[in-house]
Amino acid sequence: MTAPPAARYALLPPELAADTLEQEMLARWEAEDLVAQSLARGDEEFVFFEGPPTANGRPGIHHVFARTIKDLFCRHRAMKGYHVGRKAGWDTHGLPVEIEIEKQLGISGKRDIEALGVETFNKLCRESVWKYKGEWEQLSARIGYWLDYSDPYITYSNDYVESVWWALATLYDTKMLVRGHKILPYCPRCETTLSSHEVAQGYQDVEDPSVYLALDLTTPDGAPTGARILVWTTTPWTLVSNVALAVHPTMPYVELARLGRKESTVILAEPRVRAVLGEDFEDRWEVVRNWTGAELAMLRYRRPLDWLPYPAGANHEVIVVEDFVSGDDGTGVVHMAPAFGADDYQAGKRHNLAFLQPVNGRGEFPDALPVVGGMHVKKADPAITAVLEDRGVLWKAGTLVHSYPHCWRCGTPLLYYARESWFVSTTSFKDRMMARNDRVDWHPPEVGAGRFGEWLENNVDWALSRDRYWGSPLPIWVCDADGAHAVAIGSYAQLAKRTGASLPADFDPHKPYIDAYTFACDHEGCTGTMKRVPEVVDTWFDSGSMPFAQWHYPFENKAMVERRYPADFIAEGVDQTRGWFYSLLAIATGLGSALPRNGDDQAAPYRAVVVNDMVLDAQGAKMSKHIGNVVSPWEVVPRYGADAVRLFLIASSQVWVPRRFDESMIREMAGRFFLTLKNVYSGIFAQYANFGWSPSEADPVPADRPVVDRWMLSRLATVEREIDERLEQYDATAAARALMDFVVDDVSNWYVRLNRARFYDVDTADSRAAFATLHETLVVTTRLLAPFAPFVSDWIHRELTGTSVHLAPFRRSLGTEEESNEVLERAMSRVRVLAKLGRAAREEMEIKVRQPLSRLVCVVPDFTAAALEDLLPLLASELNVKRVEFAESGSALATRVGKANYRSLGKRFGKRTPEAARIVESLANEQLLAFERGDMVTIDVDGATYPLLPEDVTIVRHASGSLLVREENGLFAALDPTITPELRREGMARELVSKIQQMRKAARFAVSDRVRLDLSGGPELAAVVEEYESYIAGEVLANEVTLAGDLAETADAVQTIVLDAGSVRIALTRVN
RNA sequence: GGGCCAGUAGCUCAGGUGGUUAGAGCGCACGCCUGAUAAGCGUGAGGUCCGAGGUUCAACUCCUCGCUGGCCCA
Repeated sequence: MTAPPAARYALLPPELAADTLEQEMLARWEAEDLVAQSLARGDEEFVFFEGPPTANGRPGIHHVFARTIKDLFCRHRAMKGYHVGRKAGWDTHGLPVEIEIEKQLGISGKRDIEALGVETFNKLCRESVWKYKGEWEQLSARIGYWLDYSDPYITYSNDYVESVWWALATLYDTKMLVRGHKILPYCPRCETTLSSHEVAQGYQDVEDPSVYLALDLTTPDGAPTGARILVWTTTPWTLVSNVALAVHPTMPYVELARLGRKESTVILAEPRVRAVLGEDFEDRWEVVRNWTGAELAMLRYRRPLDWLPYPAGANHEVIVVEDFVSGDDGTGVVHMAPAFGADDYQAGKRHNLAFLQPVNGRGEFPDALPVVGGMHVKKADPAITAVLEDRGVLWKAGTLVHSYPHCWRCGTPLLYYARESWFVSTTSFKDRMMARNDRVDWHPPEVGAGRFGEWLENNVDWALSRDRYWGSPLPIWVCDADGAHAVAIGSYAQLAKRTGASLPADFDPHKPYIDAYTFACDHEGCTGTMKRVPEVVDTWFDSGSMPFAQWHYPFENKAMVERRYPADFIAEGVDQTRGWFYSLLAIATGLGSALPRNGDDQAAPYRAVVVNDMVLDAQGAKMSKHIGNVVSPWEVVPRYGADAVRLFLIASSQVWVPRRFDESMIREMAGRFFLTLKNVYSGIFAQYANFGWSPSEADPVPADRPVVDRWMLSRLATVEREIDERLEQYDATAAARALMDFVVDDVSNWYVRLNRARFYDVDTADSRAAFATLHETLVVTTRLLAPFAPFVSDWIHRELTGTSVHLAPFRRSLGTEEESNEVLERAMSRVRVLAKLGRAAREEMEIKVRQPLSRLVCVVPDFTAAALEDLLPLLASELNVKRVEFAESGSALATRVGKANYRSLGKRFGKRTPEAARIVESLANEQLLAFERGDMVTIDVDGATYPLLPEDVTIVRHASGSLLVREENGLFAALDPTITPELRREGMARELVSKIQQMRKAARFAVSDRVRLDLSGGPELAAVVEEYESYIAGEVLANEVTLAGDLAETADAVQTIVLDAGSVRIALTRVN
């Protein structure tokens, strides 16, 4: 072989850092505008929705995870010929943005914001959401997440807000956007509601009253039953608003009478009797009747305080059944004040209970109320307790220490208040949301059926409005003369029309500007002015509107939405279950036919969802800034390369289980794979192809290539199909693993290793076949790899083909000739097992592979010798044996043993299966031989005789005799350990070659240097040299081999080695 | 308190519809190879499949009850 000409295929230097290679690829993509090229391709749509991130926080490693998943499936579908739009978007409204500004300014709460001025505040919010926009874009680009940033949707833009208005007005006009109440945690000092996040920060242990009441039960028409029901509360002040009692539907309740006294009986939940009446209650009480919750619900009761009148038309003083009633505390009977508790409120809706809300914004009772008028509610507890005692309804009073939420700003105990709020009445179309959800292809399914399905099942109306500042304004105008006069404005044109003036060029729909737009009420005879309600909408409504709002639908781009709705695929973290996944579904279901292809017979708005779980730290702990274990993508991506990080995130476990981010695992998993791939490409393919091979007509067609090449191509076709199918099914992890195993195991460790010598030439048909086969294998492999590791796959693919992998087809269309050959693949896997068994046998005998042996005898149950014949030379070479034989039927080497098939026997023998199996396995060689020939064989089990059926037994042939045998799953490999003198000399020749090659290398000879070889040793050496001189000379490039007694003093390298036959001195002299 | 997920070798993970001897990679031990060479390959030792009951001829697998960890909700 001559020195290589100008390199056709660039090598990947092992020391080339992944970061360098990836930066190089990024520059090339940029120069070619490859993203745009990819976006311009494809006819049929594969619709992907990008969930908008908020750019006022830095992107973390978990964002890399989610974005890798999105990118991977989009790349796969794009390579399959679909048009995959990837419009970027930004979520820009909401409380997190406001809080960020509050922190920045060192202010807190609505009063501070009002003092600052809403105009200024919102201006700051608008600017702050872009704080990390650059970093988000850079990171997305760096990790190869292809997204179209040229025209992103921005939720605060006028167009976007107008689409949101359209959706809100559509819901309003169909009575799905309604006014109602919501129970919210409220600080009476700060006069503001708190978000759940704020509430979570403020729990404190406090001592509260613990009050038990005994209330008279009555029949439905008001007659006393003589029994009293026990009720427990820790907030006596809410008794003013009591309207009902709740009991559990299935919990047992008991009615007890005081022993020896004639007074009314008491009723409470059976599990609470000891806790309420005392461990020794049986000394004083006897059970007179058992009740169920349902029976109690037939009765009524008399409320403890009657200061407030009940409104007409609502239920009051009734007993209702509710699942939330617990048997763990209190009496199992819960006092209901719908104005002051979330459960109570919901129950109030369900049972049409009266609603009594006497408390003002500062947490005080109205002056007109007896006893407690003008008092703060918490301060009123003792006075109320005293009144209860006076009225004889107090059973007992004490105190209790428990954890209760307080305002994190001022420490005031929070009150749960009913606040007026705007709702999307999602409960009215809950069934339709569930039906759509059932059509969604969830990955994993349990998130759809479980977490999300359960949540939908317990759906409550979506509290949409927020008493905040930075958000899409709720486009509802209400008349100041009559609150019942209201209108939803669904477009800017409509607003202009109602106000009678066109909107200014710099129109901004946000607060405070929008609140200046008022117009006359058009109700007949009404002279009032329509003013906008003060609220903004939940930011989740913004992001859930993106399917149409990103296109300013229905004002523009109707055709675009027709084509790109609904989504075929979305992917986000599991934390979006109640966030984006829900808001998308709720809005789409509510809008119904206002959107195209959005009937209830659709899964819309998304057909398939891939949900990823969290990224934990290396120890399995949640990453948090507080602990300081947060992994920065900017640290790990340059260190290992985006390819490796991406592949690790996808392949380490299913994406929907939490994964540990352990850098040593990246090295272990992805590092090994990429190293192998690079070695195969650079170390074998490119290095030797550069001596003069490139694809041409001179390459044999696949059918004319050696069987091992045909096997390689068959495996390639199989893996190509498998990975494509996995990705079609959204199983990225299985696809990645299949690909990695293929490259490491089939390509590198089997095909390349066995065929290395074929690459040392570039001209023979055999070599051309090998190059062509490996070339095809690498081309297809890089295509399969492209969605996972877009950088190195593109680098190699460009070298191999001159084109970008990202514009290549993911899957070839194969002729029948090139399809998988299942029989060949199975045969090869048998051969590989036999090779493994043979190596184990050699290991046991301590005969190294260099020492040839005469024969391997094997048994392969499901193949005939003829069927394996083509592959046997591979086996002979791998195990260094002269020939491979099969232990045929009748051969003395074969002994038959029956293996019981429990599945078959179990059906017929039931309990006697173990015995039947034992009998089957004890059948003699001769019986099994006869059975193989078709003779009837019977077995006696438990005194009865049964015919043996073919499916009852697997006949396994053992090789036996003086050979060294290894077995696995019915495959046997037996080595003949005899080393004849001939074999011994051949082994010595190979040993010599090996040592001489090591000397050449140690002496730094070039691979192509010619040498003179002088050997001296005993007579056996002479015999070896005589027999194998040309072999040795050919292997070590010796022009001359001598057996001189005196070694040349001028030799470049001299060494004495010890062989079985004694010591041998070797001298090498370079001669060119 | 409720829902969902996970618990298999030292580590990270595979293990359709129950069925013969529970697998892989890494790590470890021993060895091979020396023209992929700051590479490559093999062999081997490692497991009460979280625990306790149950169903079954047969349970890592199905059922019940627990334990531990995680997420979400109350």
